[in-house]
Amino acid sequence: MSTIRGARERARTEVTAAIKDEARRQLAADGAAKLSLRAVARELGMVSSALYRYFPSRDDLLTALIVDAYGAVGETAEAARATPGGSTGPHTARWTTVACAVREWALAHPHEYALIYGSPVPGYTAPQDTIGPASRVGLVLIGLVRDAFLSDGLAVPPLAGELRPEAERMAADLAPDLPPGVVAALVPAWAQLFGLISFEVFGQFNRVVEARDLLFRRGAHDLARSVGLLDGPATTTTDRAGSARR
Amino acid sequence: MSTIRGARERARTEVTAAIKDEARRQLAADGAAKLSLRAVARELGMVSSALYRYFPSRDDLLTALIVDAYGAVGETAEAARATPGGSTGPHTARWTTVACAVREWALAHPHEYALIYGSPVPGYTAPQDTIGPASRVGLVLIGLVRDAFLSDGLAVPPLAGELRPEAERMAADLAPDLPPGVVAALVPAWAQLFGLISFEVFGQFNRVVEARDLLFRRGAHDLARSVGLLDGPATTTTDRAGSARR
DNA sequence: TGTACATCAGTGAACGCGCGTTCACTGATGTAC
DNA sequence: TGTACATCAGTGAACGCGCGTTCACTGATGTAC
Repeated sequence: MSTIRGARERARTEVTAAIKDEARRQLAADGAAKLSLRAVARELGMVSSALYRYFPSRDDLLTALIVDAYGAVGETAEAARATPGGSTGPHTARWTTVACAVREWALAHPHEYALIYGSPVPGYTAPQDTIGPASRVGLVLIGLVRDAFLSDGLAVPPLAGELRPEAERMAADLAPDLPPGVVAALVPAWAQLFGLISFEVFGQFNRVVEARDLLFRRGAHDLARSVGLLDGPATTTTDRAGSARR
Repeated sequence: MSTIRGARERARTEVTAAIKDEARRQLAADGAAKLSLRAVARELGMVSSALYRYFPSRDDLLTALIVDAYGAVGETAEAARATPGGSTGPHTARWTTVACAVREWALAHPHEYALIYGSPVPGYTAPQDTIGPASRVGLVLIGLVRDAFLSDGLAVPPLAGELRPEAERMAADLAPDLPPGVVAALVPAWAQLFGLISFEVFGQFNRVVEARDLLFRRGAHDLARSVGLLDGPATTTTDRAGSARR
C-alpha cells in the first residue's frame, strides 16, 4: 500500500518540485516582486487555480523559495567546508574557502541571494520555517572557529567590558563551548562578510572595484583574522596572542 | 519678469516636492515595489494623469526618490563629520561617529535605506544621475582617512603584491593623494560597514543580537583600525606602525 | 478478483482589483504688443 | 493700462493589462470490502 499511495505522492512531489523550479526560474529572471502564480502556471501548461493544490497562496510559494535559497547557500557553505581547502591547512584559509564559495553562489544566483539577504519583501513576514535554514551558513562559520579553537589555532580576541554581558548571552545561545570574546567578534564578522558580497551582487562596486575576486579574498582573510583565526600552523599561535589575548 | 515667471515655477517646485514627500511616505509604509503613481495622486487629491506634468513615468519618480535618499544619507554623514565628534579627537572615534550617524539614519528610514542599499528594484536600472549622490558617504570616509593621513594619525596598511595594480587603479580614481594600501583597505571596509547596517535593518540580527548599538560601535571601530586609523593622539603612531607598515 | 465509493489533481469561468499610461479637454496664469 | 494670444496645470474618461483567489465541476487514481 505504501507503494500504491506512493505513486500519487510521488506525482505530487514531482509537480511541487516543477512548480518551485519554474518559480525559481522566474525569480532569477525578474526578481521576487514580479513572481506571479499565474505566470508560473502558464509556463507549466496548467491553469492558475491548479497551483492552489500545492501552495495555499503566493506567499507560501515565496516562503518555499526562501527556505530553498537558504538551503542552497547553506549547503554550498557546508560543501566547501568539507573540501580539502575548507578542512585542512591554515584556519584563515579554510575560512576564506568557505567565504569564496558563498560569494560564488551569490554571484551565480543573484535574485535568490537578494531574496534572502536583500531588502525584505514588502508586506511579507518570514514565518518560523525560515529561521532554521537561515542559520546554516552561520553554523558553518562557528564550526570553523570551533575547530581552530580546539586545535590551538585561534587567538581569542579581546573583549571590552561593556560588551561582556551581550557576548556571554550570544555565546550561550550560539556556541556555549566558545569563549564569549570569539562570539562577539564572529557575529560582526559574519555581517561584514555578507556586506562584501552584497555590495558586489547589488552593484555598489560598479565603476569602483574591478579586481573583485582579489579584493574579496583580502576582505575575507582580514575578517578571519579579526575573529582570531591564525594564518600559520597551530604552533605559531604565540605570534599574535600577545596583542590579541585579553 | 523673473518674479512673475517665478510664481508659476515656485508652484511647480512646491507641487513636485509634495509629490515626492507623499511618495516617500508611501515608500516608508509599503516599500518601493508597492509605490504607485495612482496612490500618490489620490492622496494628494489630484487625478493620476496630473502627475505626468511632473514626472514622465513611475520610474522617473523612483529615480528622484533614490537620488533624494542618497542625498539624505550623504548629508547625514557630512553633518556628522562636521560635528565635534566627527572632526576632533582620535581618528577612530571620528570614523565611528560618522558610522553611527549613517546607521541611525538607516534605522530611521529603513525603506529608503533598502531602496539604495538593498536589492536593486527589479526591471529598474539606475541612470547616471544617481552615481554622483551615491558616492557621498564614500567621500566622507575618504575625507576622514585623508585627515588622519595628513596629521600622522594613520598607519598605512600593508598591501599584498597581487593587489597592488588594483589598489593603484582605485587610488588614482578615488583619492590620488592617498597611498594605494589605504584605498585597498578602505573599499572593503566601506562595504563591511554597510554589511553591519544591512544585517540590522533587514532583520538578520533578529533573535541573535540584542545589544546592537554596542556591537555596531565595536564593529565600526574595528573597521576604522583596519584602514589604519589610530586610536590615540597622533604622537603614538609608532604603536602599530611596526606591524602594519609595509 | 471485482465492484462501489472516496479522494484529489486539474479545469474553466468568473470576481474584483489596481495599475501605468494616453488623450482630448478646460480654464487659469503669464506674455507681447 | 488693455487686449489678444500662448503656455501649461489639472481633469475625466478610457484602454488594456495582469494579478490573486474562489468555486462548482470532471474525471482519473486509489481504497475497502
